[in-house]
Amino acid sequence: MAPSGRASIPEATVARLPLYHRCLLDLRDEGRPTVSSEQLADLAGVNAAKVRKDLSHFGSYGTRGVGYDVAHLLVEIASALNVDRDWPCVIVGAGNLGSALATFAGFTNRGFTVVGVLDVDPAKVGRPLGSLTVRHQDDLAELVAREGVAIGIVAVPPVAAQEAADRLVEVGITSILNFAPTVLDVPDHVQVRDVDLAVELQILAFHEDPSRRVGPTRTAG
Amino acid sequence: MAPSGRASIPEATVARLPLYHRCLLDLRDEGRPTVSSEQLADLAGVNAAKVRKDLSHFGSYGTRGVGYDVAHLLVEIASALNVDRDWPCVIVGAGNLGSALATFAGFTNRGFTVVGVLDVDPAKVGRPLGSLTVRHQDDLAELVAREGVAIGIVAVPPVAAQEAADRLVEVGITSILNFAPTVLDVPDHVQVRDVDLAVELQILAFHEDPSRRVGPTRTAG
DNA sequence: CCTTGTGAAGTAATTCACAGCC
DNA sequence: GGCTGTGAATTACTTCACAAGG
Repeated sequence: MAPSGRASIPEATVARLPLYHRCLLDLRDEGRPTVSSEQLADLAGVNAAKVRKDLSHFGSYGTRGVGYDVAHLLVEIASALNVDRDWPCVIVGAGNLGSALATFAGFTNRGFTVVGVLDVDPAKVGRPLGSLTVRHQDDLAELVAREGVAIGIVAVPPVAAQEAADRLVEVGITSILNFAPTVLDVPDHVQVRDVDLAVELQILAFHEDPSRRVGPTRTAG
Repeated sequence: MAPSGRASIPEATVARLPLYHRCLLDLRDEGRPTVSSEQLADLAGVNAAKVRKDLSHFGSYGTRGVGYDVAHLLVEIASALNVDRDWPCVIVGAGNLGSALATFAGFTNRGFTVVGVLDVDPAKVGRPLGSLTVRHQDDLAELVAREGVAIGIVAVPPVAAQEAADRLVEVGITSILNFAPTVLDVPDHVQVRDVDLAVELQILAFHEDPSRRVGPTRTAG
């Protein structure tokens, strides 16, 4: 699944690398030169053995008795994740969510820049959004080609999501982050990650005590 | 981990139940009376054996040769997920993301209602947001008690996230959906799910071809 | 027939526990 | 002494393959 040229890293590890990356950014900003697997585990909310195993998959950069060099590890992880460069992204859908994502701080130092927000609604086209201006979806091909965009973010209503994905695939996008509660049908060479907020809440609800009080509690007279 | 009174269901299955639930809602709306494991698997983007195994964990409701009764299965899954009722939720943080979440359609028929959006910024308090009005964070305890809220959504900047979580825990919230890129420190009886958009993008970037062209392609003169 | 439900087999991920190195 | 790196053990998850029921 991973592009050739890199040793294969388990998917479970890949999913945690961004977390370590985030923690290491914080450590670097605090000026910490090294970190032990135990400390990093605490920060990331996992256990130390897992951290060591995860990090061992792409070479051993730790020093026994000392720990890992924060700056070095950061470079290694960024490189493994392909975020030792900037990835331009486009957002399709300039509704509430799309707009929020477009102005979302916190992509920048983690490898991503939103280079365009598009919509089909003429009422939204031309509206300013942070440093960008909403563009018509017909500009997608030109924008993607010009900026070398590989990643698209789908933030349209569910009924329009497949159509949006088709357009993205058509113009050469190979990764899609999908916020619509829909399973997108895309070619094999295109990867999709879904973020469905209701799904997350339902998983929380599963673990909630079913007998939890609920609904307005009227103060009995 | 799951509340007593229900057979233990593997975590991997729990994570897929919401997906099946969503697909079944669509099937019901289309008027489909039954669905086979194969069809449901297609809709959910998983394989049929997995669907059958997952569904077998909370009783066998299928009919051999026919499939599963859509309406019945929907009830069973909703019940297993604890969403055969409505869960009131509060959102802390009325910035771009919090506002988008507050007005987000698609919670309602999946078991959740946003009953309040709070912020500490006096400039935001009082602002209308859909059918709600932004309230001051000091109103949290009263709101949670009155509406019987068990689930809180953290949509504040990272630096304020732990503080927001502390407040939520303080007033009795037991589930937190955290959009801040921070590992929250909460008591054992409180569960947290993290949604970090940069993490999702980084996982996509990992699988992207590192040699992918990137950045503005200037038309050579 | 078709489709479920499930043991058994296979695969992946986690955790243990300790040797080896600083 | 402290901490990494890793085989081995464990646990969890997935997939196969088929018997049994409608």
